[in-house]
Amino acid sequence: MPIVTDARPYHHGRLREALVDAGLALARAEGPDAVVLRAASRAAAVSHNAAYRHFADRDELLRAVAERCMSRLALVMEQRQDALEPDPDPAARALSRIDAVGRAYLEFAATEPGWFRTAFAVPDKVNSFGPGEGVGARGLSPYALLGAGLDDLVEVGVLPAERRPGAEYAAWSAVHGLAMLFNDGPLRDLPDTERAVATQIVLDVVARGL
Amino acid sequence: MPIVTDARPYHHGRLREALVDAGLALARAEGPDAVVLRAASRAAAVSHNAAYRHFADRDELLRAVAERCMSRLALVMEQRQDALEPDPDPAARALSRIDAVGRAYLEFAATEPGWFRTAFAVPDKVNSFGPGEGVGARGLSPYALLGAGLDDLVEVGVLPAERRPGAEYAAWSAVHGLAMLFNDGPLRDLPDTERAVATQIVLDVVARGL
DNA sequence: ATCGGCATGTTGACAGTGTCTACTTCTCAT
DNA sequence: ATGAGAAGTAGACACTGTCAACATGCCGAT
Repeated sequence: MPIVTDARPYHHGRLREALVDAGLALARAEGPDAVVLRAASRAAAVSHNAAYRHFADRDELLRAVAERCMSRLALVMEQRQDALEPDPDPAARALSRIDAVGRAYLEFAATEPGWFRTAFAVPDKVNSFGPGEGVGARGLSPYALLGAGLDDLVEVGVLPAERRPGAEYAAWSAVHGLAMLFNDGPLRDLPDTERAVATQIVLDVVARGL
Repeated sequence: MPIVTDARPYHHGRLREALVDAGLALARAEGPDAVVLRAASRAAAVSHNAAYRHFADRDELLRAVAERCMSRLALVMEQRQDALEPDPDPAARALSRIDAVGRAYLEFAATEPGWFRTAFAVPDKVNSFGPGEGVGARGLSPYALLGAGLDDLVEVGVLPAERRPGAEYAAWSAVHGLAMLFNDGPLRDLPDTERAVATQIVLDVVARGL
């Protein structure tokens, strides 16, 4: 019988959550490649193999972390939409809501590059996130939030209904591509002022082209 | 004095090129993470440390491989432009040249996903590619080829001159984003027919919005 | 209440990686 | 011809993911 037992019990209790939290911290600082089983296990004060009781392999942990990153993105989108001052004009309101979606996406990519890259670094085996995964407070994924914004545009008469199908491909691609080019791509060291210009141009072109 | 010497001399002769070639093969099959020093050294039939005589570290090899991948992309763009049947109408010609740029980009991403991902996986330390790097047969980078196409559009009167500055941000972002969403993102398992639809929509929106 | 099954966590091992230091071989300019 | 330096080798270390064998202790059936 041990005299002074270690404070930590043999069984962790909520190791799975602890590992995902640790992975989230690693991803935030260094991106998806830094989500390392042994480092996460160390952070959770647990032996390096304990993770295998909760995840089949490293990819499964990474996927869980990526799903949380996607949720964070959805949350930022929702917050930016909620922060809009109410506009009496429905058309203007719908437009500013769509604008907020795009700007929140780019803001998230800029302020949390590690999380942003991780959100889209889902391992090959897994298609994407299932329903109810990677969602924000309203239960909507970033993709669904964009779709809802586009629906509003139609309802308000800004976007012709015949252009609605597939509109998210254009909007999403443009904003996602810009974020990638800024973060990891050839536009990596564009100065902030030029970034703002590029952002405005991209959003304008999409708005005009939809 | 050895009686029957090994056919391979002690000094490789063009080890640097051999390593980049090996890295290119690895990148093609598995993407940038598969560009591994020891595997490339094995492919070049050389000890695992020989690479350090030609590259400071793994990132420097990866950068050399990425630069070649970017050149391949430029070459595909040039080929698709050259393959266009001549159109008497200058405006139509300029438009089809820009269209070819975008479609070649997406074709490259679809047919050579490993190379495409590697082209944009330049390690953090390095800004991007210097002048004369990542270029095609005409000495133009993908970015420059896009810019030339946009210049043509202005010259021919299709694109208003005041909209020319920054136009590559919009065109590039949209096409790059779509390629990323198809290859690694949530649109990974979109069926081919739907991919074609999405591609057409994205190109249309950009063309209309520019 | 207790006892055993089973989920949970640990230990140790292996192969693979990047990178360091020390060493060997060979080329080429003097 | 020779010796300095470029090019390649050998061995080591720390780190990773993953496997197999083992230890622990919770919880329900008895």
